[in-house]
Amino acid sequence: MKITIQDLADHLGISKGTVSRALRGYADVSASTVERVQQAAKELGYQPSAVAQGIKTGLARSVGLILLPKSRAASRPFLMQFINGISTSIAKHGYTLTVATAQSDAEMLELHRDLFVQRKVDGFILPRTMHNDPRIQILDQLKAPLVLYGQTENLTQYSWFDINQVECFRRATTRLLDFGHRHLAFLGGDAPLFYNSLRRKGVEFSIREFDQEEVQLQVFENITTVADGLECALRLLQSSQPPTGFLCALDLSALGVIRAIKQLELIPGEHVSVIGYEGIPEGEFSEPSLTTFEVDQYEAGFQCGVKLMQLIHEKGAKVTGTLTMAALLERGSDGPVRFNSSELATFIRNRKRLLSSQEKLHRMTEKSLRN
Amino acid sequence: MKITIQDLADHLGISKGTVSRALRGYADVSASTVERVQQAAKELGYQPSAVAQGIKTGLARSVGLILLPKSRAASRPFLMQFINGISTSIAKHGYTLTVATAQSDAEMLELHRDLFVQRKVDGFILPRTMHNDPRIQILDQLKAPLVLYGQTENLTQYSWFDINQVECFRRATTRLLDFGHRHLAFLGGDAPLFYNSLRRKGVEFSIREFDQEEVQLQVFENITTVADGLECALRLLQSSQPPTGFLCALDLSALGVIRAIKQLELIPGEHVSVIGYEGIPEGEFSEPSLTTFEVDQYEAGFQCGVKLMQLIHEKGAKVTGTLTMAALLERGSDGPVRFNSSELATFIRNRKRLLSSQEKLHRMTEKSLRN
DNA sequence: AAATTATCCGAAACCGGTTTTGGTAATTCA
DNA sequence: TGAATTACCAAAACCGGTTTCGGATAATTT
Repeated sequence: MKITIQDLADHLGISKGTVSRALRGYADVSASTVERVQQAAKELGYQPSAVAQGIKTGLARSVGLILLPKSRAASRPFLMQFINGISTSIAKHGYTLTVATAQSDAEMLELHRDLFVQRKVDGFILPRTMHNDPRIQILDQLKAPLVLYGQTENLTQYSWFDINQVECFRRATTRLLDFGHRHLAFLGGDAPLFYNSLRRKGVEFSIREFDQEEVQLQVFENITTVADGLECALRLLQSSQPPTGFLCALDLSALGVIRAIKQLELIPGEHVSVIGYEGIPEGEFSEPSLTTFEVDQYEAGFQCGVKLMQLIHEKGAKVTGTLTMAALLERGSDGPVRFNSSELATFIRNRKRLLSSQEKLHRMTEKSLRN
Repeated sequence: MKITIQDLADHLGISKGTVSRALRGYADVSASTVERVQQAAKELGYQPSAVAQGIKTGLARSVGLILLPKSRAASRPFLMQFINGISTSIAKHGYTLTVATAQSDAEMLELHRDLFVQRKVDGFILPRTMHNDPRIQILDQLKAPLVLYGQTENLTQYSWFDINQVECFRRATTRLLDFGHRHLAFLGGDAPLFYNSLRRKGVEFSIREFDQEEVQLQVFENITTVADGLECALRLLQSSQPPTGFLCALDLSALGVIRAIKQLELIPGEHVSVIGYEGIPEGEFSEPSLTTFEVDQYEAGFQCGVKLMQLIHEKGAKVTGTLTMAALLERGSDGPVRFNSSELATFIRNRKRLLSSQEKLHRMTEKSLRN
């Protein structure tokens, strides 16, 4: 059923070595033979077995990407486009993407080692880089080619691709400061992940730049879900010095902040400003829609794939790092400051009383209109 | 650097054939030798090359999943969890998932053939089944094991997994009918995909069951995006006989319908009801949140993986089909009918006049409250 | 004690390719 | 015309495993 190189050789009456050399473009095969072989290969639908090829060449023609389904909420949004980008770029080299799923951090490390030792993949793409990423240590020992999506320590030793997150958060912060906000909160994400320190750095950088003592910043970490953001913002807003602007490391937590604001019967973007990061689709459907940075995950995956192909194929290839920008989506969740922190605190405290009367009035007008 | 079976054999002073048999659990190796070999393998960190194994066994220990990034909007939401499910279930058999991306339908078919002929994968999972799916035809010729995620013609010949979408849409429709809605619209999705006819069938089934002539149903197809849903609903709602209930084959189009309703200054879930299908995260953040069926894509992927492993490993394994239910998420976008179709039409026509006066009043009360 | 049977393992074939080696025929050069 | 290249291809080795085959030794049976 399945046709091998020997079948093809027999059919042509030549040796399989010659068939192989003809197809691989060796010089010591006559042009006419090359022609005949290619023709016959096409007719019989011969394609060399990647498995058999790999045994001699030592290449599996596949790159690995290992996921943790555990952290579903955190990893879900960006991965699909990222995967598309990777597999599109490596397809040009006849490579495919091997996706495996680990159930724990330990298993994830094992999987990296196993996949490479078993020669199922020729290299790895590592998303969500951590501080002193243990994956890198293991792969270094094995001399496995790798590309980081994100930054980490000792960056000069590895190829990497990343968004300039420092700059993004610098801009976001400056934007809020320009809007007149003076009490800010930064809701950081997963503390062990490297991006977290970068985003925070961007915020702090902007504030230093602003050169004013009057700016107040509160910093939090491990605010990774909608629930986290909701809870954290509720607490902050009901404190005596509530922030009027929230800088969120993740869109998900930003969506939680918006919920908190609405839950306190305030208007996001008017009474309190929120800016997120990543550009997940939910942000478009939130009300108000979320001002955030839109990261092109497809492009990120594509570039990581390109870099990994270079490392694998061009011997002596130098490692390269690339930093790009994400576009700011100016939507509805931020705007000029209306109240300063103290005013906001008072407003929130008094809100409950006002609400009841407003409710009554509102119901009256609604009823009168309905007829 | 990389240790082979020959290295291990030399180290132990036995032949590589014996090492292989020891590790593969053959009976004709003494228990003590097996012990020694396993011990040494662990010490030296020996793992057989999957590539070299594959050449003799004929198995790549990988299953294929081929995507079309082109249809980004359509395929994005569900795939990540699906992928997690697949790779988790096949990991138990030492399998990995090979993901490739095709840029066109033609290329997608080629990719299926190539990946199997090149022995990069041992079988396929086919999501988004179509009518007379061309992928199936190609893979049938190659006798490639496959599992469908979704249904199609000649179902008895293949293993498949699917949600009982007929039942879902029957329930959704019955729910709207019970709410008193009598003018319904079904916004179908991609016409070539098999799911579309199933979901439509569910709607029609429910209406027939309801045994009333008074129910009006309008059917549309290829409403696959938010923009499609928005446009279609705007048109329908401004017609002389607007539907009061929308059944959407896709959450995305349902979100568009909600936008249309709000754009006409109506209240989704009160003046017009909308039910979607799939349970994408955006639906939770819409206002009102979207009533929809939540499909467990992880479980779907997991089951597809299990079925494919059976086909590949158990010789003479019978094909099996599985149908499960999705849970209805009763959220805010549907409810008891307030107006019938004619009343709704009138209401919408008169709305503009009312709006101006309401606006004025509303602004007044707002201002009075602000102090 | 001889014959038979199990047990265990080495040797070799094999899987489907790639790459090296070596030999023959055709060509070029002296 | 004979020698030296060159062009081309068959044969064989190799990659790292798996599997078959057969032989030596030990254990059992007669």
